[in-house]
Amino acid sequence: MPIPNPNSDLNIENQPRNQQTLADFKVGVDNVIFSVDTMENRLLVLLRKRQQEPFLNLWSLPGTLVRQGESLEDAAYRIMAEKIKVNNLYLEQLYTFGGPNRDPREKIDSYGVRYLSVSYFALVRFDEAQLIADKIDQNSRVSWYPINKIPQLAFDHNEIIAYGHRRLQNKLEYSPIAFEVLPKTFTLNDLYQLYSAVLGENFSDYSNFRSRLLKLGFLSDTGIKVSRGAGRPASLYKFDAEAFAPFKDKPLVFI
Amino acid sequence: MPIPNPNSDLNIENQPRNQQTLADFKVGVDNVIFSVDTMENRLLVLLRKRQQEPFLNLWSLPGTLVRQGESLEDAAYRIMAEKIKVNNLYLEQLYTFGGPNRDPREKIDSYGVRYLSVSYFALVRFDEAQLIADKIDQNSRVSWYPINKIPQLAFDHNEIIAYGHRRLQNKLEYSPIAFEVLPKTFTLNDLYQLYSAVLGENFSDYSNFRSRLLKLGFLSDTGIKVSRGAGRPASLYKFDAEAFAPFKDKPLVFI
DNA sequence: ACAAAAGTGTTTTTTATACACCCATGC
DNA sequence: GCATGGGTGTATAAAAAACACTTTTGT
Repeated sequence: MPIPNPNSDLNIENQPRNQQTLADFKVGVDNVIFSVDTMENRLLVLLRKRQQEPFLNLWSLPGTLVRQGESLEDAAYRIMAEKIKVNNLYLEQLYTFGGPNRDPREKIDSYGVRYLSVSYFALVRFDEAQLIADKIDQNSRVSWYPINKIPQLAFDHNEIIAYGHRRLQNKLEYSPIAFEVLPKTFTLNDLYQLYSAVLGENFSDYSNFRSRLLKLGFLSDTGIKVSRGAGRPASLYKFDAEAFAPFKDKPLVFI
Repeated sequence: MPIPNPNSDLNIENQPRNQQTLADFKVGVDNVIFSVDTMENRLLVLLRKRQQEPFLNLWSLPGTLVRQGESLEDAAYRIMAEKIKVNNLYLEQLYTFGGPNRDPREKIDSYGVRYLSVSYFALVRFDEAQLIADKIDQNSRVSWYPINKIPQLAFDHNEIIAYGHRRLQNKLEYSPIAFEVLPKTFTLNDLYQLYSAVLGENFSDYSNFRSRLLKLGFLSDTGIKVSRGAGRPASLYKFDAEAFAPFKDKPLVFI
């Protein structure tokens, strides 16, 4: 039964004559979880195969419904914890999709409950993430898909991913989210790979990318060298949060 | 972090292993409605004085609860229609605020209903908007406030405005929303006033602003001159949507 | 005539882009 | 020694910022 509505007085102030029934909602959270496979140089999205109706056996974004006492962000983190275990991640709210009839359950449910989806996007380190995903993934209900090979998904999840991808690209350009997802120390080439996987091949020349970033002064050379196969060993750098502070809130500081 | 939860019999969904009670939501929409008073050169926000508890008599964002069969965007437009009548406006979803206990009604209500607020930001033309707002505004329940003189508001509405302001500034820099809110024809100074009211005094020199915009080629001179007091009469320009088309989706095209 | 607002042009500085070249290592 | 990836520098083009100057109006 629809819960009797104690707050109908809310809209009477400007609409005395027109007393409409408020909608009752269940709120879902769906995560667009991105990762970059630096070996293959690909941007990946984590998908889950649905085990229930509607859209049984279709791939979808990992999601959940919000529980009592749980904030939206809590729910988003819970999804993360259930699918993959990572030490570092970046998480941010994306958009709220909430038209009536976007969820087929609205039709078959008896009480006219609406389903609203608040989407979040996350960026995680691939090396860490993959291991744990594989463990859960024994019957292949969870899997990484390259961004350009996403199949037809349940609900409006293809749209949500497209939207998340654009947001990720923008974020990467003007905030230091890459460093939340790279190891503590990394080579400038690691960083460059990450950027070009997300932004596309032709976003910048490596040497220009290099000098621009170093000139900003918040990457410090640890002096430690690391050799990966042939070629000259690379310096390991680390992100200096203090040196970055002055750039905070200044849009488009780098790249 | 999920709060342990006594009445877990209310469940609807299929959550096989971990049977937690889902939260029931009412969904509100709150609008941050911006306008620019070009005479005074000020950025304004439309506020409403609350006529009911909680926060009786405090100022707040105009908002409403979502009705059955109504999309979030519909609700946002309904708020607009109820408060001010405008011909042109720009409207876009901002952010969804949904922690438990952000709304005091959650504590006093019997059924544990949660309140979630999806905020939208709007930009409207001041000349049109003011007239209609004044009509509704007979007992001053609705009023424009300069962005730097916003009082203490109900709920978390001060935060929402701050967030909306940043978004408006960004939007203005890389998309042509100004033209949705200016008259069909306008002087370059009108445009400049709008930009400097939103972005702050020192965003750009007028003459540089001018040449940058004209060079982009989507503003066409109608040839009509308009004189406003002393000084040389200004040309009326109009926005040429076709000429703008190639810039679509290219981020940060101007300013 | 002169103040006020519109509009043009020029100079300087900064940033982006392209690309040539040297360096240190594995094989 | 030479291929491979790391790292530096330079030359050119483009964009941003500062500001001087001209034009056309009202008073």
